[in-house]
Amino acid sequence: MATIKDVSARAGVSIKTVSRVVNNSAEVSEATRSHVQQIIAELNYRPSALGKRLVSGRTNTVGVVIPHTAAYVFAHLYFNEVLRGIGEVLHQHGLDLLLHLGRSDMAYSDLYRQHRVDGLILLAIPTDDTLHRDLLGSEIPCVFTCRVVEDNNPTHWVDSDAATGIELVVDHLVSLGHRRIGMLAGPANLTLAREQVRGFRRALDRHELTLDPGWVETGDFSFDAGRRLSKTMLASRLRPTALVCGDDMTAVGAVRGADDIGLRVPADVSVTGFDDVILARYITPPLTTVRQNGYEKGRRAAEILVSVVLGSERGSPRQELLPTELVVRESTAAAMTDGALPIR
Amino acid sequence: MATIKDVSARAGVSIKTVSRVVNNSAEVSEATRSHVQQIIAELNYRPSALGKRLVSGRTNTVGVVIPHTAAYVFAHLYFNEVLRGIGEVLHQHGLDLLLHLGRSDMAYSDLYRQHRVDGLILLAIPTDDTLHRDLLGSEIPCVFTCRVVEDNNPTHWVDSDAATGIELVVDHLVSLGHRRIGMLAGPANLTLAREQVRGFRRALDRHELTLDPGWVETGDFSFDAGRRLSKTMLASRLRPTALVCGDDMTAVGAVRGADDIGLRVPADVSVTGFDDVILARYITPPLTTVRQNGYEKGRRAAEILVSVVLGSERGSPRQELLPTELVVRESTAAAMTDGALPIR
DNA sequence: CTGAAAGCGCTAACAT
DNA sequence: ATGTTAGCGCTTTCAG
Repeated sequence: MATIKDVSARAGVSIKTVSRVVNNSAEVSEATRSHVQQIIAELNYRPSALGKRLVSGRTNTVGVVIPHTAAYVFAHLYFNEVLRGIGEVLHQHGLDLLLHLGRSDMAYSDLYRQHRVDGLILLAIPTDDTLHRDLLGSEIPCVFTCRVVEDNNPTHWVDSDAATGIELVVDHLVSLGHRRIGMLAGPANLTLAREQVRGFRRALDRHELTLDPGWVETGDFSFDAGRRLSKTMLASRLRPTALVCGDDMTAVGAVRGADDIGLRVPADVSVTGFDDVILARYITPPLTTVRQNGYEKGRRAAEILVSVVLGSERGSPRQELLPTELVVRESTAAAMTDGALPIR
Repeated sequence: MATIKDVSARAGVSIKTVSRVVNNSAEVSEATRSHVQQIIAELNYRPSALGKRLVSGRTNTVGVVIPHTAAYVFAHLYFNEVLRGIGEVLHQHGLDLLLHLGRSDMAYSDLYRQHRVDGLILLAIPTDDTLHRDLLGSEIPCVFTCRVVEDNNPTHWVDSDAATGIELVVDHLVSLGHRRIGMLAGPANLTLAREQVRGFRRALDRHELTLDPGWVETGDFSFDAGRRLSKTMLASRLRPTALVCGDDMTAVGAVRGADDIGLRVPADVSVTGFDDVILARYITPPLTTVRQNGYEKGRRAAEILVSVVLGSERGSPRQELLPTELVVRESTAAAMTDGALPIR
């Protein structure tokens, strides 16, 4: 493939002049410019990004890290949305998107140190992940789309207000007359899941409801976990009349689990999800859930990173909590009166 | 950040020696090696990919092109699967994955000519897309996960055998007694959709069934299209007793459309999908559909590209047609006898 | 307006 | 076993 040298030789001008033409520098005569442009067209020359990157020290590439098994990423349609938001913003700014899926033993910071990216956006980092640690104190531009530790990370982050979202759901259930509410939570090593439980407890406190110790169970954000946990939780004599789930897949599983033991949703038990993935709208019954705007989350994260990378902005970390929204569909209904419940 | 020079200066050895240590070259004394390694650790040095790439002329990066609107990619969970397969294989070979989403005015070949990638994997290219054209004749390593033209592309491709998949569905419906079968097809500028229609007509011919001209309608692979088209198609007096849809979202929409006009699935009309996305299993009724293995498609495409890029293999294009599989769930049932149908 | 030379970080070829 | 030199493709001084 043609290089800048080939063009300069053929055009009978210096390398620098070709460079000037390519970069639309003003200081070239019109005659030279059009001549060089013609040679460029003839040779089908394209400036190599490699040389440019070496000189500038910038890769024009942003790394997106999703350190989870393929199955996990696949099951969580929410990543789709976030990626879409990120992709749009990076594209606007002419930046490439390097996708780093799955786990390996390489610290994420190495992507930067090896000059493969100018900065990082990190998705769904578990609290016990070790590969992100040296990012926290460093000067490496990075934005988390989650909080990795409960007490404030010293980094930029954009996160959904999951705690408040769960509070909205509990308020909704209480307004329907539910007093005994259980939770099928997500893995304890995700702050998302911890935040959800925090919101759950806070809302119960606010309504002065007691929480049976067996009514918060931990799963792994999957259909199977939802199905299994709902069956055990609903099997007890004085069972919850509503199940709050940490994500939509868990909720779909919980609906099935209820069905397995002969309980109908929402007539016998209400079930709620979290995320509002596309699935939530189309299953039976359509899911009452909390919508977190993954697309917007991706956009904001990318915008922050771009401003850091391109503007080399310093200053205190930008930290944004995005609102969540209750979406009421048909998986929730008024609680049965206590009289209708099985007698203890 | 530390460069190879800093290390060599501090260690009191030549640049080349550091290079040898970094690359585990054998011809270094054990003493020097461990000394240099210690300096590397002290300086937290990482070899820059930029220098390496410039020298080797290889970027160690593969571009994945999905030239569709965000909404489209988002609605088609199938892309998720393909990406996962691609990601796994590239990761195995130490290659980076550059995601090129959405459309722009840049020919995809420029990603290669600008030395941003060593090769390309292209997903869901419409037949009227112009940006991929110069790839077809060129020496640029690329693998399509679709056939861009019906008569054979002169490129590597991996595709699902959609025509046969649709034939399986029709066979299934015919075995249930259906004689009047309609199709809600996808956009005509996707070979996938064309292949599906081809399989559909072939199967009808095989069973000596006639096709009413109004019984093949074209949509855009969406819930809304499925809902709208099914309503019009099912409104006619002598309506089809089964609808074959080009993708699962269309099928979900078709179920809703049937419901809109008071027809139950599968009692009054059978509906089938295509893809077997995660949604298909969980909606009501669970969808009879054709499973195409997106994950495997991604893996195969990446494996072919890797063998071309790393082995610079020549020879005739590798072209693989992956089998599709009928998945029978609950959206199909025996056809009503003609007597039960509305009288013309 | 145009060009020559230096150098970005690294490796390959050729010494020593 | 180790070092020297040249050069990958480009931009950036600094001169003409």
